[in-house]
Amino acid sequence: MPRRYDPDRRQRIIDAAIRVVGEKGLAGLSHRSVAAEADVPLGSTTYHFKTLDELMVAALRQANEGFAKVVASRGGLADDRADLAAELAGLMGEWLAGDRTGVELECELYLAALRRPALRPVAAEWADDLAARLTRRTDPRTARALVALVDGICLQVLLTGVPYDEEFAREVLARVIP
Amino acid sequence: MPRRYDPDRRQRIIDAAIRVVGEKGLAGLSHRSVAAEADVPLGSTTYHFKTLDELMVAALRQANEGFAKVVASRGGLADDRADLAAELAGLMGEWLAGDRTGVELECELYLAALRRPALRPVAAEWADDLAARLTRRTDPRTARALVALVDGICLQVLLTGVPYDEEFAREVLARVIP
DNA sequence: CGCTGTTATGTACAGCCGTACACATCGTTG
DNA sequence: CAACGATGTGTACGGCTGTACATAACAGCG
Repeated sequence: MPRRYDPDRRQRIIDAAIRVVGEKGLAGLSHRSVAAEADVPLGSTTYHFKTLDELMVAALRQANEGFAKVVASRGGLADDRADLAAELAGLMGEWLAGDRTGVELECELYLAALRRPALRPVAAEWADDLAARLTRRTDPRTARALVALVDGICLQVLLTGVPYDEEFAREVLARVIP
Repeated sequence: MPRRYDPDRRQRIIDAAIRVVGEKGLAGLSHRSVAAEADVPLGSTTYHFKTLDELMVAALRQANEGFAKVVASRGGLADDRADLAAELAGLMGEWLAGDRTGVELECELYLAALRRPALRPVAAEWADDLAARLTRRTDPRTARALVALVDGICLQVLLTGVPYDEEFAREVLARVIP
């Protein structure tokens, strides 16, 4: 069987990994399941990613860009005239709206960093990036608090299944901003 | 080989499961690993817990009591004269201090509810219980916000590895309380 | 005592897993 | 063109997994 030359095989494997985690959860991620999803032989996934951690890092890094895109599409929180709390709450609303498999995926990869040291820098990247954006509008201390509150609210929505209440989020976020 | 009669075999299995998750993470939890840790044959774990989800539910429920005990030992947040934000911040400090394997364990089981519906009610129990305690001191809306912030701060500490800053937590929690 | 249902035990099965490795094939460079 | 390193492929191995099940030992009760 002739091998097919595939210049962006690596990228297709990452995409497949994201689909697998979205459908079967992080526990369902394996070299084999990814290979099947990407329609490539097993040896191909092990070649491009020696270890599963490597693959997870790549997937998490790419998943993070999902949130970054939502941020960017809303002006990157850069508008000094807009209400920061309202912007953040709107951001979360847009992110949490519609298909939640993407959100659950990002969260699951993000939370997996708790036990997988390899993922920790990538997760920290996400939090630091958001904090840095917020620091342009408020002090670092408040920025850190806002990130924590955003994390907590997202967690509650995803964990308990209650619908996202944007008005609640906006009002509570506003309390944190001095 | 004579079987040994063990009236609280079930409890010992749960304890062993908690130790396993603490040491090897949730991914390392299996009927076999628990059986080895509890020093019981494989058939015993499968008898008392038909499925792994059952075992996780029991473990999470027991782990939750770890936090509940910290709450109780500090008066259960019931002292109306004390500063609520300071009490909460102190609570988190005591919980996060010292050996963190217990905390990581609780968090990991808690967060696993994201993908395992069986764990969701137990996780919701934890959040609702804390919210109910707080509602005796403030309005339900604020209580929900405080729970979210507590979750978020704990997550940041565990995920990024920065040491817990009790003064920061107290001040930020106070901002949320109207 | 004898009977019954519960609890305990060992073993076996089929399946998935990560990893390693030899081999084929490609693009590229000398 | 030739040679080389990077990339793609198939297969095999040992280990771990959940689950099922037949058998044995128990506690409690009539």
